[in-house]
This record gives sequence, C-alpha cells and structure tokens, in this order.
Amino acid sequence: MEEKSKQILSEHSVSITNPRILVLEELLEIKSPITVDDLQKKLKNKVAKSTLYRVLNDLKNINILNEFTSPDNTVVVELVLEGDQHHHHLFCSDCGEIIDVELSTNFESLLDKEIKKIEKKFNFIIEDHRVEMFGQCTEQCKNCK
Amino acid sequence: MEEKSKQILSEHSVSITNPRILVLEELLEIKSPITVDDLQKKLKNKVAKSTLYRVLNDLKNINILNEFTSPDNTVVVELVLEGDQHHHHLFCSDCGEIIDVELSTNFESLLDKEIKKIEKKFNFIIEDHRVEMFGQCTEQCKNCK
DNA sequence: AGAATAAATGAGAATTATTCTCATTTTTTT
DNA sequence: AAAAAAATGAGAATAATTCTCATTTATTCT
Repeated sequence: MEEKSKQILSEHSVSITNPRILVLEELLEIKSPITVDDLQKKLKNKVAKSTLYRVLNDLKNINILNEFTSPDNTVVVELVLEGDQHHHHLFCSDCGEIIDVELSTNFESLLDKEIKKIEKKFNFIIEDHRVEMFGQCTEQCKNCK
Repeated sequence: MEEKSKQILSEHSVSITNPRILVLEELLEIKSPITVDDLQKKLKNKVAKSTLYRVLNDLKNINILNEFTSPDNTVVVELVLEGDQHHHHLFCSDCGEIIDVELSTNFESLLDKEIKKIEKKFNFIIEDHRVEMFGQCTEQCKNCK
C-alpha cells in the first residue's frame, strides 16, 4: 500500500511526504467511507490533527477524495480513484455504518435523462449528482453485532 | 403568516412563543432552503442565537424541518409541511443558490423500485432517500445578476 | 551528492458552529 | 390570578476546522 500511495501522489504531482503516505495507506486500506474523527483515531500519534486536515484538503484538490456528510451532519471522506465505479451511499441510523451502493446502469441512465430535463428547466449545467438512502440495517452489520 | 405559524405550533402541541413564531414566519416567507447563518441574519436582534438553534431543534422534533448540508458542508434548513410535495435539491456552486426540484413521478417510482432492490441486497429497511444535483446556473438566478 | 530553495509539518492558538448553563421571563395549567 | 412548567437570552463551554510560525523534510539546482 505504501508503493501505491507514493504512486498516487507522484501521478498527481504532489510531493511525497510521510503524513500523506500514511493517510493514503489508511484510506486505501479501509476502502469505504469514514468520518474524519475515526480516521484521526486510526492515525493517532502518527499524523498531527492540523496535518490530517491539510492532507485531506490536498487530496480534495487533486480530486481523489470525496467528501460528504452523514445524516447527523458529520463529515465523511472516501478515496475515489480514477476508474472507480460511480456509486452512492446507504446510511444506517442504528449503527452509523455507511455503505457504498451501485445502482443499475439502466437506472443511472434514466437518472441522467431526468437530469437533462432539470438542466433545461432551470438553465443549469449539472456536473454531478448523488443519491443518498437512509434506513436501518436489519441484520447484523459490521458494527451492529 | 403569524396566524399560520401559531396554527402549526398548536397542531403539533408545541407551546406558542414569540421566537418560535418569528422563526416559522421567516421560514414560511422564504419558502426555500436557507443556511442557518442567513436565517440568523434575517432574524437579527429578534431571536437569540441559542434560541434559534433550540427552535430549529424543536421544529426538527416535530418533523417539519428538513436539515441537510450544501456541498461545502454548511447546514441548510427548510420547512416541510405535511402535504408538501416530495422534492430534491439542485446546488449552484457559483452563487450558492439551492433550488427545490421535483422529479417526474415516473422517475420516482423507478427510484422506489431500485431502492427495494437495495433493501433486499443489503438487508436494510430504507425509509428515505435524497437526490442531490450539483452544477452552475448559466443564466442569472436570484443571486447571480 | 550537497547546498540552496521551496514546501510541508507539528503544536497549539484562533475561529466558527453549535450546545449548554442558569437566572429571568413567558406560557400554560389550575 | 397564582402556581407550576417551559422557554428565553446572554454568554460560557465544547467541538470541528483553519491558521500561524518556528522547525523539519522534500525538491531543485548545480
């Protein structure tokens, strides 16, 4: 993972530093959305708080970090590398888990059509969209059991 | 609007107080999403900051306030009264405007079907969903001109 | 490789958004 | 109208994020 992290940084002409490698390694490892707070805990004593925020901003700037909020407005980040599948999110209000969800290609194309209509109607250029789903996991999920 | 506000509070068995009336009047008036900060400015000198947050929480508790975040993670609120049409949001990254958008009923029913698939696949009960769209208004919108 | 330059880091201070505390005021109940 | 309960205002406390600046690390230029 360290090699991969270095590669990512170099591909985006971002200088290769230890904190950046550590953050990337962690994000590559977990491979799913995580709150900044949880990420901070995982990197405890390895990366300063201020540096973590700076590194996250760096990753945002090179467009490989997706940032959004959970239903309780906590900031969540997730690494999105070029070539990664377009996906959406499912939030469990019981355990807080956030799951990556891919919708059918058929549905996505219908959504694109719907979005074209909205663009016309409101005279907008729409570059991106998100579908978020909220509910509860009924079975034991990672955190629930 | 004052009468309407009082009616809303009484219908939800929430005691009728001046700050609550003022906040509701303002939300009824603007009738579209607004950041807490902007709302605070509009109510300047009429409702204390701490009270505004409390009142917003009260409205959330009786399920007539929708709360979400803009792309820059600023908290946005919007009054949603029973009977109001289900809708989604379109965000302009130029001027920050947030527009209520209704999608076609046909599309919504396809989305519901897609969500049922997700429920099965992940063994979830999904209670709510949101479609968010991000882009720029190409014409003059409220704030742009 | 080594010196010079530029950029990034750590620690904590500053800032911002939100919640909390508590004495006072307002609303509701009786 | 009095008593009890609930809400408010002002500012303190807390939490999340950004900023500052002296030091360290990385990159560039011989």
